[in-house]
Amino acid sequence: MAKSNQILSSNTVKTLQIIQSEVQNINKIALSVDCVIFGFDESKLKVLLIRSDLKKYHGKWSLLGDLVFPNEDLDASAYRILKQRTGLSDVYLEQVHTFGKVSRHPAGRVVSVAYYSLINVQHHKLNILENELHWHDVKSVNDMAFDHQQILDNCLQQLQKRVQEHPLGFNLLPKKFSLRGLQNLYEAILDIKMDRRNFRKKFFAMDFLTDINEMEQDVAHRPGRLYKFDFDKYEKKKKKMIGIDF
Amino acid sequence: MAKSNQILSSNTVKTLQIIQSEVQNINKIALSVDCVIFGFDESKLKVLLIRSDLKKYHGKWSLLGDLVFPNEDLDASAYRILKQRTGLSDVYLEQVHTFGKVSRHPAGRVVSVAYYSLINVQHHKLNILENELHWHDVKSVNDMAFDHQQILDNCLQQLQKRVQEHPLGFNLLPKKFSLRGLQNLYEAILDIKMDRRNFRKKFFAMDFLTDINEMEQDVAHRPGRLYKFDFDKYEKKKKKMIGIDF
DNA sequence: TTATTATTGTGTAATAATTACACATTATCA
DNA sequence: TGATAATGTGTAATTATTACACAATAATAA
Repeated sequence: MAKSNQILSSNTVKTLQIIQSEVQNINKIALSVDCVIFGFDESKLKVLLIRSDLKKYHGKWSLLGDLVFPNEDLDASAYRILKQRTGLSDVYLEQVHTFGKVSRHPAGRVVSVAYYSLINVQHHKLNILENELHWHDVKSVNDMAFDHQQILDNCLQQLQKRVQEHPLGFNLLPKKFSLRGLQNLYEAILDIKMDRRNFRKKFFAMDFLTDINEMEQDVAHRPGRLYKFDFDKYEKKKKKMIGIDF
Repeated sequence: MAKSNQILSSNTVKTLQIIQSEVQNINKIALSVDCVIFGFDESKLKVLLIRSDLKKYHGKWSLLGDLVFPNEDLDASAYRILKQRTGLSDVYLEQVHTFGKVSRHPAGRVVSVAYYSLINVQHHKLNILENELHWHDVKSVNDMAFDHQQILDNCLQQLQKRVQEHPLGFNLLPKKFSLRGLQNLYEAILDIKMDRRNFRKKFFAMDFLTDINEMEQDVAHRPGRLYKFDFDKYEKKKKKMIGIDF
């Protein structure tokens, strides 16, 4: 009974040719990638959005996305979009979820794979003005085009989870940062307040921070020490790591 | 420079018609779903596999999968496959990852969304013999068709992670089970040994188990008490739950 | 029927992790 | 130079996790 529906894995032996023609026939679904690009600035978690180009969603904001090319690996597609929009290669990028409701896109059946990326806003004064790109406070975004609000929420949740397992947050910070800056970041991502002393204790115990013997400049109070993240040490310890657990 | 590539989200306003035709043109990627169906039997974690129908992979085992229909929600597609193969609806099912390497399928470009499912082997004596379906010990599966080994490994990892956050395991057990049975399940999923007393303590503390005042039958030793999982209580507490943490 | 075996069922002490909390120090700004 | 606003630091209380041993029970074999 199920047989006629099963194209790729039925239990009769088929030649490649038969399957290829079946695949051509059924090929009515477009595949896209949407990128949730997180940044961090002014102690706020930000997300990079573009104005929707669809009449239906005129004036609404949407994620950066594009169709996947037929000869392009899925991950490569996400990297391409990121490169095009921010000029950045070599960034943290992670696949989160695939959204496949039949009616999610008004132009037809488009299934979209969501990725999120963490970038350092300092390194990125680029293509923003020329395109209709803007950084938005994550907390105040709502009413996006398509199902992009759902995708954003989903990616934020994933980020919140992952950042408690591994110190991804450093991808959002400048090379040199103060402990207060680091704590602001975690508070922004997780949307909670933390005890300053316990936070410092925890991070020093992890032993991924190198004190670079510099102080903050131009702050309106006693300057704090600056640190950098020791990626090498992290890579070595990564295997044994269970979590950060705020 | 990026403009010509961006179909769905460029920053010029397009009509639906224009986009629709673009979508038709680019539509060269087939979309499939592969299901990793986990079961539990004889104190072993099992996975349900089918013999590959492709000559290239003759004799190898593969996951249960099929193309997504053009008018079918993605999740619905996974439920359909599960229903076809096991007769079961109403099962735990979770999307894990989408695999999209250009060359992953010999019949052409097929991007596959992986789901895993947890089912109770007792309820499922069905279609197994007629099709070329078999339960395999998860630990001894290797050398699968396509990239299915990678998909399986990925889903197992995800299961291991999720089962430490929420008590999914009950989906794999019969309604009535002993604490030893429950512990065997967790040991099989996580591939570790646990202390019996601490395990019991933890589960009783969670307070999801109802003692049904029955004993095991036909065991060659002192019978243990039988319990059932209290799904209602779990649903109520779920919000506040952080994790199980073995 | 009785001894042996295998497994269930239970509690406590030691250790580790997390939380709560206060005061002196330092640079800036008025 | 005094007021302000933040940094930097330590300890005690609480909670969670781990390690560990012995009596009770039913089945099985003698």
